[in-house]
Amino acid sequence: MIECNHKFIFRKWGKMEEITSTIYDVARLAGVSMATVSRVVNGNMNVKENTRVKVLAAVKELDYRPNAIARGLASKKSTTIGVVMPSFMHSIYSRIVIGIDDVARMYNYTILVANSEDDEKKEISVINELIAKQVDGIILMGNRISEALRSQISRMRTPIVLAGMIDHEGQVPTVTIDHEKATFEAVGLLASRNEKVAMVSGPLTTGINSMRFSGYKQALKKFKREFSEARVIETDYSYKKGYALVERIKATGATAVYVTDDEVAAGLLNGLLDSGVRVPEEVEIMASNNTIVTNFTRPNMSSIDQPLYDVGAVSMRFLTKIINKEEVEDKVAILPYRIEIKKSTRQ
Amino acid sequence: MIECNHKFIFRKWGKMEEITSTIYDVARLAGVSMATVSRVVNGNMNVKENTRVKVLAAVKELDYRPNAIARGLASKKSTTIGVVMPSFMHSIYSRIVIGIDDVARMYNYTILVANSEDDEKKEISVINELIAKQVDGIILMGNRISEALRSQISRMRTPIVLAGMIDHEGQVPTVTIDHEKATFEAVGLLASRNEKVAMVSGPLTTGINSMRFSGYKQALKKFKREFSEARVIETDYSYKKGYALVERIKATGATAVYVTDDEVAAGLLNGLLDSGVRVPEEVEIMASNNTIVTNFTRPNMSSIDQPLYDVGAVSMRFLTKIINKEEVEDKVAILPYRIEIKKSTRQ
DNA sequence: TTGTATGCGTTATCAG
DNA sequence: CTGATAACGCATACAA
Repeated sequence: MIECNHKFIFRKWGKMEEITSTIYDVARLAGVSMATVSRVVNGNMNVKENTRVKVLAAVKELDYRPNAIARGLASKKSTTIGVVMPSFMHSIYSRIVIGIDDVARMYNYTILVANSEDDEKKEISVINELIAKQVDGIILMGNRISEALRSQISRMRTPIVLAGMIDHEGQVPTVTIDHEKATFEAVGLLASRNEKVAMVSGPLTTGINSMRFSGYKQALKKFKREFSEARVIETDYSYKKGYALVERIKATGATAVYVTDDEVAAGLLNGLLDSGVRVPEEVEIMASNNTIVTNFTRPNMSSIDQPLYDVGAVSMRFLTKIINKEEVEDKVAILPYRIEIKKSTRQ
Repeated sequence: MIECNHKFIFRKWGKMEEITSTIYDVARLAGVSMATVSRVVNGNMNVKENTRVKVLAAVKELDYRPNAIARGLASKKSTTIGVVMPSFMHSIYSRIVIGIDDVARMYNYTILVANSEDDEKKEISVINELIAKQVDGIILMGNRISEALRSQISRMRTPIVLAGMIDHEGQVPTVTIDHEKATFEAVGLLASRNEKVAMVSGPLTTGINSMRFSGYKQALKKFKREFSEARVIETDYSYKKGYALVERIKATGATAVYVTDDEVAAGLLNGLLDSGVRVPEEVEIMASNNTIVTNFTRPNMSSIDQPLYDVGAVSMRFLTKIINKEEVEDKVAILPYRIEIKKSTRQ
């Protein structure tokens, strides 16, 4: 490339092309060294006001923007953090991401969002991609943490925080709510006035759902309600799956249902209504995330309310502390929850 | 750093620390030059099978992963593309992102998602951040393209594609549907059997909504229905805003409403129901995006159906072509739409 | 307060 | 087919 003291040059095919200017261009125009430019750009105090002004003028003149890639290579920091979501379409995760993003911006990080598609293999591969991109940290969302993943995490030098997820081993920094207790309370409400309470959930054996399952069983026990496998239904998370569950629920004789996902709950509720079952008079429904979906249905749905935004925000703050090697009291942050009673439950 | 031929070294404080290995480490272990390692890693064909095997073994042994940052600096490509969303919480955009992401992966790109919060200033600033991160291209979602943005775009060397958005000037590559025609058709359905058809929309003066407004007026004209400003209501996009609109709609005497946002439509529908208005018997409602929200309400909502996934996928494909300087026939891709009739309209 | 020189981990361009 | 060696754009230790 031909030397020039401005960012426009003529290439041989005669077309004027804009060349992005580098720190050298700025230095030359300002009549200082690149080191000085670097200092000014990075807010280093040890620069005479006079030269700072000169440099800033040159920066503006050339419309100079530091190349984050080069900066990353030199500083060994990318100022980006990776976020792994199981799905782009579930508002529960979207809400967490907003919390993450807000705090990330405060600390001058950019977030790199990856979709694990709720698949363990994919999850590991996207994490590896994020690491290849040299993210300074990772926030992971989902339901469960597989063995393969845990062993990978333990070997990683990149710090990781789990948001809204449970690590049964307590090895990995985590921000979440006490799902077991929340479910215990929510199901308790139902069990207090219903003989038979069903539970509709994703895979029961892992992560959050196993905590919920435990809370569910404890609540039944407290109110001396019979536990029956038949009233525990595993399903995928989708409105349609919930809608299709009506007959199975009816068959169990349950007069109340706790559902771990709002969209599934919405599907179930609409399915019940469409088949002539009155909610909450004949069947009560309790959802788990109090997303906006719970307001779309008629009647709108009572739900556990998780502070999703805060889960994201706290996770990100947590991560910054780990990255900066600050002291952290506790590996696990448990946030408060509440139960919001609306119209799909009786009082 | 001390020279060593394995990735573990003892630091002075005596703690074993894992050092990420570089292309040099691999080269040394495999007994070749780094250039050869680079060739192997990048699938260059000009390598003897024998040495390829040696290198691959070393790569595995050291768990070597190329540093994408360094690669980016050297190659002047980041293999990441920036995606700007007006909101993380609107499923319409999430759906587009999935389309983008899928195609991006096919072409080995990672996406860097940024939230413009539907704010013009923020939008420009996040675009600048993306450029600083050296994204190879940008996909922009939203409703309107401001003058400031267009002038910025025209100066950018980073290619940009608009997804689901209108550029009235036709300067910027765009993938979308014919919102004017779609609205014309959808409103036509309502106007054919209703004297007074209202329209609920976001800001009318810009972008997509102005196209829709035009379609709305044309449909009224076609069926010789009176146009009245009073029946055109501008509002923010949210369920609550929609819900709060009931009295205003009633006041207009409209017996059918076209709504440009599904959540607003859901709010309006529920608001009408709660106030004793029967849908669709007394008021018909037509939504615009056929997101899953339209299925949550009872009755579920008729809607224009946009191929959102495809909008994202085509946008990304489009972008790859521009990045690779392939020939593109047309700057604007108009995808097909359809009207899905459900239960919030009569017949 | 400022400048010089080196390195960050790759890719790419040459020779050989 | 393979190996030096020079960029890439910046941060930073060290010198001045």
